[in-house]
Parts: sequence; structure tokens; C-alpha cells
Amino acid sequence: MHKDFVHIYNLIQELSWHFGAHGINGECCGDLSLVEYMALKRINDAENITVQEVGHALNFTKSGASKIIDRLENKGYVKREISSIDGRVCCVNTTAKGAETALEIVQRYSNYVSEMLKAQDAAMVENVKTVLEILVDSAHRQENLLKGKFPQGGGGMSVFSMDK
Amino acid sequence: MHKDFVHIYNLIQELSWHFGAHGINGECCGDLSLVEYMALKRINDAENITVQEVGHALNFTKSGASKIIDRLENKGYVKREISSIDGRVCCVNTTAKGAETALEIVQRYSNYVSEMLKAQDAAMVENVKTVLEILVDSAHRQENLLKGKFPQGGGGMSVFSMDK
DNA sequence: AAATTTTAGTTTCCGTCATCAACCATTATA
DNA sequence: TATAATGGTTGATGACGGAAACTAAAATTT
Repeated sequence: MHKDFVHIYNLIQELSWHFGAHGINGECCGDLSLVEYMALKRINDAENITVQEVGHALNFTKSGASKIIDRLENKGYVKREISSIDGRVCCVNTTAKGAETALEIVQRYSNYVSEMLKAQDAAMVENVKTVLEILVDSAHRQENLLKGKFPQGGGGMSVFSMDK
Repeated sequence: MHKDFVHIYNLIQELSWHFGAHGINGECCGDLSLVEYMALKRINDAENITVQEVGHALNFTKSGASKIIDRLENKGYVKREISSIDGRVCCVNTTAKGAETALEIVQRYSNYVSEMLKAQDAAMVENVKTVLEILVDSAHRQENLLKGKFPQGGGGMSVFSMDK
């Protein structure tokens, strides 16, 4: 049983690498880096998200998040606006171009995935979906659990904090 | 059906992000970055792998690969040796310390995965394994297909090369 | 209401890192 | 033997993210 988990982990790691920053031919999403794309996605999904929320969602510091949004803004994909409620807060939203680009990238990757799975029948595709939902869900749960254990943020919060 | 693939893609991307460089609390593997760890893993799995092979396996240039191996060597995890057959070639291998460290990291991540999936019964764990095998396998197949299409390496090899 | 503290965000400085191009050494080819 | 090709390294460069200092705008204290 333990060996199974090693194997499963290795598979996850390999899949992650494939879809990570260096994965598919070293490129990601046109003129966007992976992190920029992930940020764009979050901003597109949310409404009036703040700079820090973006950073938090992607495990970046607020300074890092600010710079990612800088880059996205310079490329014309997002727009900052000062909140009408709180003058300190930035409301970040995608521009039309940004939303379109995000959609386009999702589309193309989805095609890629569709090509990947075209040999599978409908039942297996459904099964793949189910399994991935379980994995993503439990990954989030596990992460929150870790964060709950070390609520101070910063020190000592690594995979290595787990039981040996 | 198409919508399914969008969903599946989004799940894969999210899982990948979680296990990527910024994923779990922004940390990866102690004193190793994700790429260093991935390189160490490859070197550990192979025998007498060359610098360029490492680069190729991880989608890095040879100069990038050389520097990653530099870092691993400085940390005492791998060792270069000149090939006895071809004086230009470097045979890279893990040191005892490197092999041990790689194993340790795999172990800890595997524990993490095991924690993630502890609510699932044995059949589902088996199913997860099967699905991941299919995904990893088809991802490799798809990648090779792309590389076959654009064998010159370098220009035009992106996800965007696919049919729109 | 004035003073202080807290909070959101930006900016400067810095270290890390991957690529490109030039380069060195060795092997293969002419 | 001369030339080309190949494996690997090095130096310059640019992208990038974090820490800390800083600005401006609430929130809190007195």
C-alpha cells in the first residue's frame, strides 16, 4: 500500500512538471509566463479582486503580486482601480483583451487535453474527471490543514513539517 | 463533451500548480529548488546520464543544465566524471548523500499524498493510480507527437502550434 | 478631533536563475 | 593533417520574486 502512494506521488509530480513552467516545450502561454497566466485566470474568475488576494491565492508575497499585476497591466490584460469603499485597496479586473486571452489559452490547453484523451471512452473520461476532482479537493484540504497547523505564516511551513 | 475537457484541464492545471514550484507553501524540497530536485531525481534514476540528457529531459538548454548540475554538485548531491569512452562527455551520478536525499523527499511527498488520500478506499486508490498512469502516458505521447511535428527544436514549438 | 496604529499597496535593493553567445577541449570527418 | 562537429563551461544579460523601507488611507486611541 505504501508503495502505491510513492507511485502515485511520482505520477502526480510528473504530470505537474508536464503542465508546469518548463513543461510543454518549455513554453507556456504566448507572451505570458505561467505565474502571469495563473494570476490572470484568478483575476478573471473573481470580481474586483485585490492585489493581496491574488498574492495569497498563488502563494506570493504582496510585493511579488504587485509586480505580477504590473506586468499584466503593462501587457494590457488587467486594469487597476481604486476601490470606492476603501481608498487603500486596489480592485483588479481583466480588460476585454485579458478575458479573451485567458479564454483562448484555456481553450488551447483544453484541446491539448482532449487530444491526450481521445483514445479513451466516455466512461473513462468521466472517471478521469472524478479522480482529478478528488485529488484537487484533497490537495486543498491538505494545504489548509497545514496552514491551520502553522497559522503564523512564514517559518517552518514546508512539506518537511510532516511526520517523518 | 468539450466542456468536460475544459474542466479536466482546469483540474490538471490546479493540481500542477499545487505540486509546482510555488505550490505547497511556496517551498519545495529543503535546500533544493523544484528544478534541482527534478534533476536530482533524473540523475538518480538513470545511470551515467550526461549533462545534455538532463537538460533534454527537463526542457533546459545545455548551459542551463550545466548550471543546475553545478548547484547540485556544490551541495554535494551529484558528482561529475569524465567518460572513459568519450573525453568530452560528463557522466553524472548521485552521491550517496544525493541518493539518500532524493529518497527522503520522495518519501515525504508520498506521505503527503497518502494523507491526501486517506479518506479513500483501496479500490479508489487503485483507480487514482490507473487514471494518473493514463494521464502521464498520454501526456508523454502527446509531447512526442508535437516534437515529431516540429523536429527542428526551438522555433514555433508551443501549445499554440495546435489547431485553433 | 488630534495623535497613533494598522493596513493596502508600491518601490528599491538584492540574490537567484535560465538563456545566449563565445569559448575550450575532444572526437569525427575530409 | 586540417577542418568540422560535438559535449560542456563560462560570462554577460535580463527576468523575476522577496525583504524591507516607504506612502497613503483607514481604524483606533485618547
